[in-house]
Amino acid sequence: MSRLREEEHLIAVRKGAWTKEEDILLRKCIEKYGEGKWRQVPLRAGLKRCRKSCRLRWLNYLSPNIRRGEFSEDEVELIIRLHKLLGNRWSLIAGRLPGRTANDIKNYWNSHLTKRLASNVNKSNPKSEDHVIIRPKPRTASIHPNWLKESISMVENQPKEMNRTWTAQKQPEDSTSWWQSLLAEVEKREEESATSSVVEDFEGMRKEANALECGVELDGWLLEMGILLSTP
DNA sequence: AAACAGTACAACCGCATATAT
DNA sequence: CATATATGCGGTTGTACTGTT
Repeated sequence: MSRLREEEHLIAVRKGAWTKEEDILLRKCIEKYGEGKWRQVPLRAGLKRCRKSCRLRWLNYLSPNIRRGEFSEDEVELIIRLHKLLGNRWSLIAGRLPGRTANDIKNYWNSHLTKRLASNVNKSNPKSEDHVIIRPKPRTASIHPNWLKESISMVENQPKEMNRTWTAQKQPEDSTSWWQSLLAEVEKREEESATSSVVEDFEGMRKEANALECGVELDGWLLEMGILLSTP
């Protein structure tokens, strides 16, 4: 048993639904000390909860940034589209929906959209549900993740001319416009061909990448890469 | 009214990754 | 560089609530 687990075991942490009193304590603690340092939060707040529980409660329920209530049609539309692109990367999807948490979106997806989409698929073309999901590798956007270092070194080892081409074509101006253009591109293609899937949209990008012979797995981490490269 | 089934969502758990020592 | 610790994520579970029989 790790030290952390030992500590949590000794304290006899509470589990289950949060009470109003606990919420107040947690809120006061975050207001006083700010977010982060979750390990210290139970102690500071005087809560018999584990750090994870505190963090989750704050991020998914107490944080003032959270918007509650029904998902609008626009939001649902966006979730569906982003899920086509990203798969179950709920935190990334949530990042594009201000005020919505990854947990909310995940729950909404699992309880509403899976059924809805399944029925749509059955009604239309059953094959349309087969799509390749682009999975960015890192779960958190570190400035120097190992997977990126490796990939970058691979790129750097290519002839300079090639690098210049790649960066010129692939590096976005900023994350927002990059996402917007990505969605716009998908939208455009959908309009052009109602039967084409998102897979086809990205096949083009993949071919472009292959044509550049960068030797990197662009299809796997292109999405996150765009965000990382634009991070100051 | 009681029993049961289905649904929605809050919360937990295990794991991967980042960061500190 | 190796190890320990902290953080964040996605999958899954538990349970309160609602509708149906």
